[in-house]
Amino acid sequence: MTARKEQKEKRRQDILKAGLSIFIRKGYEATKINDIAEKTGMSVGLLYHYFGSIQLLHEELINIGLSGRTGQYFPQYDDPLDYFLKAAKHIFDMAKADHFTAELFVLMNQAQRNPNLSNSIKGKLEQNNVIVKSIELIEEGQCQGIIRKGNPMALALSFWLSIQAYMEMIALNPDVPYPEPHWLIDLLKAGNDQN
Amino acid sequence: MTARKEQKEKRRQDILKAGLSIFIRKGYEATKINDIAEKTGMSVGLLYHYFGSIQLLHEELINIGLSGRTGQYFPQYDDPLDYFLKAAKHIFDMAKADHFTAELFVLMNQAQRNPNLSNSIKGKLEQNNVIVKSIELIEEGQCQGIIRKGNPMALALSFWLSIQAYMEMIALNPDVPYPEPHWLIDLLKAGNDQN
DNA sequence: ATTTTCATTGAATATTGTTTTAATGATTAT
DNA sequence: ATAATCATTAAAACAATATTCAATGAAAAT
Repeated sequence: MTARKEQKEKRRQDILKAGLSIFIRKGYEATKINDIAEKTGMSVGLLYHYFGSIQLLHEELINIGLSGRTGQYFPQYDDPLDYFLKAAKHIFDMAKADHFTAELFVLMNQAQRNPNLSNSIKGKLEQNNVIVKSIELIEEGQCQGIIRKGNPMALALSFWLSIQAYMEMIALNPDVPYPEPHWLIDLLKAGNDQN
Repeated sequence: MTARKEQKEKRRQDILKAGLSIFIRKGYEATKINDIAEKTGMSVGLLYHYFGSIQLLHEELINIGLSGRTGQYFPQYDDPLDYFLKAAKHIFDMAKADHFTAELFVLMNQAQRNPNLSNSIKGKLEQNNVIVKSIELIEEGQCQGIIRKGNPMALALSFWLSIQAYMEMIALNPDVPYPEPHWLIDLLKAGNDQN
């Protein structure tokens, strides 16, 4: 009863995987339907049978990302600095364990910079924006004296852009060595300052 | 005698500026000739009069980048750590002073990740790759005990990807606050380690 | 066993993008 | 003042991509 349904589900997954891989490499706007057809070995028509359009395939991936663990690095933490350490660890660990999720993480970041997505998607991405959310945590850490002085937005960007850039490198190039999460924390930590 | 030549040179510059701005926002492959025509207010035909094709316009920009100051952050330095500090300062200072060059910096980094460029361009970009060049400097700093222990490649990537990602943010979004260069140096510095 | 469903394809069509071209008129050179 | 040059445009030709469609056959339902 399910030989067909299984096949169908497998193809869906194959298309999603191939699409994700190409989207993060070429960028959404530069991805051709034919790239995906070649990568999956399917005909172009079949792709349209499964997903109505490239845009819908892309949105489906973003929705998977939004619903999955990618967006949720909100562990228990002792103090603001500990939050950033645990978040970094969590993200790199998940990249090691699951390459698909690593790629999804990159897709989400790229999507955030893409101005012409559907409004509903843009709104949802906005809500999940870790950088904005981190700013007050940075300020809190500065009050406690455990996070260095400086513009909180600039500190949040320094930390998260580092993570995102390194994750992009890893997603595109899985054999690259990983950084130690605590290196990145030293970006934020108070006590090394010369001024 | 020069009314026309001046106009011509100005248009060339306008096209280069507009092209650069769009390339770094959309990515080279996703940039349409029409995007550039709209941004400059010129007809599409005129663009072809100045540059033979989109590819040639792109290559021209990369060549400007290769010949300009963008690639040359090789100041005098006291020790490896000092090199990275001066390089970071240099890059952010030049971004503050000259937005075009900041955008060019981003274009060069994006180009390095683009697999289908002409071979001559790829070769030149390869030679200018700071990350590869930094690795031995990192190792030297590790011997001296001023750079933290750890995989030198991973350290070089942590530093340079942070710079590049932040520069991309600045180029796309000029009103964002700048980081302090010494924050990024703490990624590399020995002496904060807990292990 | 027959009918229905539906995954799959390749080709047709529609859309979008690139490049070339011929015509125009304003500047420059004579 | 006349001729030559050449920046400029709009439209034509060409090329690549996206999307739809009708036909096929193999699995599923009856």
